[in-house]
Amino acid sequence: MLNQQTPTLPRDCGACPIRHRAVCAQCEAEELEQLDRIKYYRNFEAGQTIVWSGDQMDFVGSVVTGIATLTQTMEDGRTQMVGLLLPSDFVGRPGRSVAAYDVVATSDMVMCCFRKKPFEQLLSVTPAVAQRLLQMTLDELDAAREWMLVLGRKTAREKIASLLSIIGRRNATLNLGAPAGKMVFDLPLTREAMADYLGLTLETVSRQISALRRDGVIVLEGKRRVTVPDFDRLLDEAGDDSDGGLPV
Amino acid sequence: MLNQQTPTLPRDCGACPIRHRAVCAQCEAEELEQLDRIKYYRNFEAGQTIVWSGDQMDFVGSVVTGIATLTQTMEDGRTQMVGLLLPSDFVGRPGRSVAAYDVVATSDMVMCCFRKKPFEQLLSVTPAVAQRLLQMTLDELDAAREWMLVLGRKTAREKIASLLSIIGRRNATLNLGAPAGKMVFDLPLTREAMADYLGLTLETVSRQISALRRDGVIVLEGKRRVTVPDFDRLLDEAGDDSDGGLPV
DNA sequence: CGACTAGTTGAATTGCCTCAACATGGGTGG
DNA sequence: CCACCCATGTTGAGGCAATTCAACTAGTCG
Repeated sequence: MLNQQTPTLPRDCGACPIRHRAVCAQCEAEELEQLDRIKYYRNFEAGQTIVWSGDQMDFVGSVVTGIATLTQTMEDGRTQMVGLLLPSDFVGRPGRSVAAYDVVATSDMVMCCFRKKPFEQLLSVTPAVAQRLLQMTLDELDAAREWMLVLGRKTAREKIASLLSIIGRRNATLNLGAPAGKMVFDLPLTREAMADYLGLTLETVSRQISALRRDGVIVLEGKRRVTVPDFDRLLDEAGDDSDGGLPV
Repeated sequence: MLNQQTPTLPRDCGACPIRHRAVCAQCEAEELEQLDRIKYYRNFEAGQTIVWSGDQMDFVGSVVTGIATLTQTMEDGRTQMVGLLLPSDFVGRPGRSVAAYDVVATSDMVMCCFRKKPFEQLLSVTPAVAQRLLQMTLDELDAAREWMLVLGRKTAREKIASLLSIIGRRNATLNLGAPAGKMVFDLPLTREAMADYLGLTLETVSRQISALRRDGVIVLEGKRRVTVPDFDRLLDEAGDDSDGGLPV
């Protein structure tokens, strides 16, 4: 089950697809070289657990391609997703040796890893990395707070619309410019994963997606491919004021 | 309504009650002097709004005494608290000129403020401040994620128990050592503010507090003073495994 | 062709919300 | 000093949104 062959990996930072969005974004040539010296790539398969909460974690790193989730689980099995890691997102926490959450690869993934000790060393020496990491952490904190509003105060329909608009927006900013008019993307999550993200049951997720389809807010091809005919309509359903949202 | 007289303010960082927990915690004498040069104190009264979401915010700072809240509000009035700011917590975001949340003083407060521009300048020069700010932001991110589990997956009773255990724990670590056995503290929030924190209505908060009292998990004197006879029992009610929780 | 996973849909249940009445306590003005 | 007000909190009754339990469909892999 674990023996997919390693595909060709990026080797050169210059050709790296996340070069100007990841923790290394603000590095000059020399700093980049320092990072390059301690980096190594790791592949993970869809479904594979990267770290278990409570386990030793001796590396940090960036998602290069693919998607991972951060989840918390209670003793009785209730689970809540607390982070969705897309390409360029940072994994792990400098200054902590034990993972606080389960990290699971949702799709096949490539990560650019750094052994923790040397990375921490580097943090205290090269301000460019530390500054970028602070920026990214502040952005994640904002995203987490946005989600607290979703979890605490929105209805099931609004939650689904919020999730779709977030995914749509990140997709749009990644590919083209600003999100507008028509929009097509694939859901990177199962119904169950969406439920864990939104604090719902998978049945409720399924019902609300069906409802949004019935009402013409979205169009589905198969289970995963979503078309949004009118993005403003979706934002409206999410309960967001049309300009607002995450500065992702 | 706004004319309470300014009480005696701390002036010297050496005597500051949050000296070794705030953003200045890791500063040496010289760095402290630099901070000292750009700092000023501000007082706020209970109930006063410090900044409105969307407003210009030209300072950042630390809570010295008192309590403030960070809240988000939807157009129809639904509100969600996304942060509870206690002494030593940091307010504001370097690199952003506009407030993302309403900041409201819940009690009378003293803040140690820095004009944003000079502070940002200082951030890029003195690593001690930047490093400490990163640490604090990572801690807040962890706290936010803990709350995502509370908001998304816990029952009303568990939510109340979680809030009480957090407040109790922060209180204990502030005063003595580890939280244990019996414990007494004052609730710093109204029922409504608790509801906004927990994604509940104030009636449900009131009912669940009454239920916990009836069941002997807590004892109340008046509306605000809480005694917890057995902290482990409270953690149990919160659905936390007895060791876990925030590394606050 | 089963067997398994992911997703959809229905019916019954329930936990929390809504609406409403009442209780308490601190502050103010007559 | 009492009467009154207003903010805060408590409690009850009924309704509803989301959950729970369950049956069924569609697609995939050996």
